[in-house]
Amino acid sequence: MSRTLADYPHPSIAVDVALLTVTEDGRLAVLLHEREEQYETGRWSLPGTFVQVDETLRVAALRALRKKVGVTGQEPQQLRVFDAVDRDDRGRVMSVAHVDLVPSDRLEGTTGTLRRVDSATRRPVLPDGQNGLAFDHDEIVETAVKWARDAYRERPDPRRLIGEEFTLLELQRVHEAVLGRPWQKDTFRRHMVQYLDETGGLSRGAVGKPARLFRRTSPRGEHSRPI
Amino acid sequence: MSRTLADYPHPSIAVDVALLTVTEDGRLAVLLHEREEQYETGRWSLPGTFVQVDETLRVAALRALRKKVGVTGQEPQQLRVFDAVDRDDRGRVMSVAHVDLVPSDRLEGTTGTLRRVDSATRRPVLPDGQNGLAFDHDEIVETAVKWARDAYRERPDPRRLIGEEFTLLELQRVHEAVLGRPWQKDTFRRHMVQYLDETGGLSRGAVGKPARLFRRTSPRGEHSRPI
DNA sequence: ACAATAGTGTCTATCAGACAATATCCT
DNA sequence: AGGATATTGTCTGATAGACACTATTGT
Repeated sequence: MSRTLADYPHPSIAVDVALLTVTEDGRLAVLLHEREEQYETGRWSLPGTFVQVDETLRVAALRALRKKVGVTGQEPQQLRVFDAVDRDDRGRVMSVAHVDLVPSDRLEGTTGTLRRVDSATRRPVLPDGQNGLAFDHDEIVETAVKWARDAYRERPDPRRLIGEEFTLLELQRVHEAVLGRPWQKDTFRRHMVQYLDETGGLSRGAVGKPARLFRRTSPRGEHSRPI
Repeated sequence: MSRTLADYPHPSIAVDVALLTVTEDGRLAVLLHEREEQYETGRWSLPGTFVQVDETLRVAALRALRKKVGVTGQEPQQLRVFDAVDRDDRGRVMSVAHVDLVPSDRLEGTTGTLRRVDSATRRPVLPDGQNGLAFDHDEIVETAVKWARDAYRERPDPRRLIGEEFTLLELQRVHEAVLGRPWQKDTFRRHMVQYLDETGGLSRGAVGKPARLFRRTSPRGEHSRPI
């Protein structure tokens, strides 16, 4: 009887998820999870978990979000594997870093505080890995922010941070939050209109000239699945 | 005595490497490895190996190249993790796909055939995953080619496919092979000169006006490490 | 002289970015 | 009317791509 693959010692594999969102005041924030006290440096970390033998990375990442910070139903994307031999003092653990970007109302209950989990918090992202997280999680957050900026550079709203219908100013606010810098309204408009359809409706109730409403262009049944 | 991490069943982790090169006739080719006969579909595959408990992905990838196809000393780059639960019928194996791009003389002996390993061959890359490889290796090759094209889009020769000194035409041939399409010489020149230093020398022996020789710009001690 | 290759001047089309004029609403 | 916001005309500068002319060699 020959030994099977799994009988040989091999690295454990984990996932860590940088769950980003846009706050009410228009900044990128990352969802953090408070670690046990036995670890000295970096009490805050990204939600993560070990990958079980029969699940995909996506499923493990969703499980980490659900168990550690009480969030469900996202679409985490792979960033890269962090594989330094000494990155985790519990043993030989490689981590597949993931990123997701969701509307902030998915992270909050009706009172404005986080739903089920006390040891979770939302914190604005600081530049250049100054977030002071455990392990190599500062680096993961940096990579995650780059990913989000790339995703929004050429498309109106790939992660559906706003609703079906929106004005160009509402869309611009989202882009400015993700990119971390302001847009000029006319430049932004000319960039985006090519990817948008007019609904025919107009915004109401606000002062000033009402804005046209737009929706995302649907090339081939966009309703089927999010990006 | 509590069980350690490694006592729990967890996926095995492998690396697969798409080693690309530019052939003498100016095309991209990938180095393949012939698999054992017991597998029915896709006898050719990318060189790969399981990651041992105390090594990094980079070390494992280099080991795969050395053992499976007899090539040493490259700098494999991570692409992404392939994690479908049923992707390998030997068990639960995730694979971290890698890419590398090296000069063709590193793959050949003096006779023009592959050095130490008989079960290895170099084959031109076909577009759109038509390479007929085992597992999900067609997809890996596709991703690898995209990576190579991105790497050469904005830099003269990030993987050092040609020597220290070269003419613009020699550099152009390399770019045309990687990108798979021709450049106009004047457009190419204006793209590239900003990243090059003139050596002062001229090409010799060929018919026509001698070309100036260039070398890669060295911003801060480029000699220390490749890319 | 002629063939062959290198290098450059210049034209066109496109695009990003910005300013500012005009349009249309609310109070 | 006056304030506020939306929309668009237009100008400028940068850039890619292409054509075609000039430059310099080997034969």
